[in-house]
Amino acid sequence: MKELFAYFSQFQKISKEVENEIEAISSMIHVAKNNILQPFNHTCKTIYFLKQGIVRIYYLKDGIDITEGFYFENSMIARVESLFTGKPTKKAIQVLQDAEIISINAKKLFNLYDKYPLVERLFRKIFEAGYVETIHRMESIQFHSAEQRYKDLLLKTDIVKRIPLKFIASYLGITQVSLSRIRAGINE
Amino acid sequence: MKELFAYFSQFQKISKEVENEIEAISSMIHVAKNNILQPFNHTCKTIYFLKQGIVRIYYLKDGIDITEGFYFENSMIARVESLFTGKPTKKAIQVLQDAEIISINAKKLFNLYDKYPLVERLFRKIFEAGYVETIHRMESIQFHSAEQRYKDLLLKTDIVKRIPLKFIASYLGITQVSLSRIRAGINE
DNA sequence: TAATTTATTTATCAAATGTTAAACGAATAG
DNA sequence: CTATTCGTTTAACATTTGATAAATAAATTA
Repeated sequence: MKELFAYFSQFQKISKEVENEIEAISSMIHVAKNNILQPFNHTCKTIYFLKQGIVRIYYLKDGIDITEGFYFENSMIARVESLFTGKPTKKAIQVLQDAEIISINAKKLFNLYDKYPLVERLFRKIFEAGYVETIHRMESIQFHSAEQRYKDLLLKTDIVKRIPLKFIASYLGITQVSLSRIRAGINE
Repeated sequence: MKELFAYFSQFQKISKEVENEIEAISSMIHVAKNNILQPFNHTCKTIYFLKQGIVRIYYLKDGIDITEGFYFENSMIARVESLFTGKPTKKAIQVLQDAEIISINAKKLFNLYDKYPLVERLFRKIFEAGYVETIHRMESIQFHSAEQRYKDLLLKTDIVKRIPLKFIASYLGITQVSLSRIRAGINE
């Protein structure tokens, strides 16, 4: 749990006691490449911390596979549109590279919110950061060309080297063919 | 403050005492059409509740005016990418239709979080709802055509009747000319 | 009301992206 | 190692959207 608590401490310091309480409602799981961590049409009852590996959240739009986001080492993963509303989500979570995951029971976590306001504060801050990231992502998709969005992605991470192109294309909001063409254009 | 507390109660019940504490750090303002409520390059220190009127959040991308979002009666307004990070934002808030606004001092509100965990919970839930909305907006912009996005907007609100077209165009991620063309195509 | 400004539409052409299909390359299973 | 599947590129053509400019229409101000 060391990595998880280190991650938490970026947002909010918590006591050893509270760490133990969180550990008590968490479990460690290993999921191999290509497996589904969470299926479609499921109500999100778990918050994940990705210690190792890569995962994506995706959904089907008219039968077409669309990647909503990628997640790497040391990040939290949740389908918040379900976690925060209690409604089922159309989105699934798939492991793209063998993953070591800490799984936190959301219901029990929310109970801890009552007992320890600092736990509520911690997760409030974590999700606020996620909110801000989503807003930045929307800005980029709202008024940058696909080529610009791809270049921005290249600068930000080495995502492209580690993830199949087809997943990246829908993440950028374009088709695979179009992304392939953009790449060909850049290498000239 | 009646409308504000009614709005709050959708998310979290709070006591009269807490209501009074919030009222004590709030003030009422009136802003006429076309005025700027908050300027560019300013660190967000206020959370607004819009009782009456319409406002938009917008920014300049390479000199072009882009509307990030519209807000109507009975909604909270904040530039969260600044409020949550403490960094200045490139975004401004403009009033599009004479507005009656309750202005809440963010710093004092955050102090209330310590004294009243339920206030923290209330605003956590409010911003979680905003997060979920932003995610849905991103889905729509990620893989729907501009025409589809416009039609979805028509179904969702009567926004189009009340707001200049040019603002709606950038909100949809397209140019005014393109939106005008799409409208012409629909009316056939 | 008339004059002026601002918003919207239309037209034309260019560029970006979508669609489909086929070719090529890389990874995987037997 | 070979066969097969899966991922990526290329090509051709269609469609959507962008850019610019000019024409209307609507709103605002004197």
